[in-house]
Amino acid sequence: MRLTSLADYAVVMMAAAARHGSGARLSAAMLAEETGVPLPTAQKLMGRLAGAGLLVSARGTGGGFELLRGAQEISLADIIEAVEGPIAMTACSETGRHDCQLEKNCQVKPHLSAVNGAVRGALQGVSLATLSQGAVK
Amino acid sequence: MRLTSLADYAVVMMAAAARHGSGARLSAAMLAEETGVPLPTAQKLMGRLAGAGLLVSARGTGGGFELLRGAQEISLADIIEAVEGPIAMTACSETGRHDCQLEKNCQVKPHLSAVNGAVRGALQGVSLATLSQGAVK
DNA sequence: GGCAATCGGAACGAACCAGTCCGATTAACA
DNA sequence: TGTTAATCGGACTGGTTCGTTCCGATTGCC
Repeated sequence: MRLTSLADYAVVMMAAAARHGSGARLSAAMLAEETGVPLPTAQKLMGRLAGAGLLVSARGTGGGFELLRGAQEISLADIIEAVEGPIAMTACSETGRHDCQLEKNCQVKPHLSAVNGAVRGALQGVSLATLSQGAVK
Repeated sequence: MRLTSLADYAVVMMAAAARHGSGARLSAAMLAEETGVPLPTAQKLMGRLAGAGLLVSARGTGGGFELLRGAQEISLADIIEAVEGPIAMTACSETGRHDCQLEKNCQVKPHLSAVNGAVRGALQGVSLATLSQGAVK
């Protein structure tokens, strides 16, 4: 019931990126210095976020990343899913997975999807725009 | 953004216990067979749930566990916290922890407590009574 | 007083996460 | 046009946590 550190870092970095506006070119090194996230880790995260379609990447000199959507269009759930994979409280919530030995006569499963939706809804309700409006120290 | 297997098992076992009523004496072996959870794991979970105050334990022959509160009084959040520890999305949400190097000028932190509360609220809104009313196969 | 049954804590193995490093690709410059 | 420099992208290693199992401590029954 906790975010991984990587997801945590990703949120911080995306918020920093959003403060630069949606048209700005940002390098991993730049955001790393700005947020305090170690550079190699930042690179890894940016790549993963780009792979999920939240950022577009440009290689070579002067390259970097750019927000693909507006800050208002990106939710906390999007960022977390990009880094951690699909938000599913239990293994049986993931479609296509049927590893759970208890599944055949599990009395709880029918209710879990509702719980899942509630948690996911809470995360989707928070946009990146809200997060980036942090009280500037 | 996922429960550990132990927490998952704990929910299933507590739901099974609730179906027996709040006054029933239940051994770990009994619930293990009923739910399909491996016995040693079930023992460990019952112990942890008892330590959190959700169950009372009785040792010796004919001993076992008993629900301390009614099923209506126990929420999903209670069970998860008993097994996984406090529900805190990020390390900085836990009181007394200040390990995060980004903390001093983190622009996101002020919003995270709100997110934390929303997720926790979603879990507290689901009572054990609801879960145990599973559609009987 | 001995026996059986049950809880409680300690130890082991495996999987995942976090972090680091090096190669591939691209644009800018001479 | 060749070279250089800067950046992304994927592969690898170490550490931590999770999950499981086993054995000892305690209690009630015969």
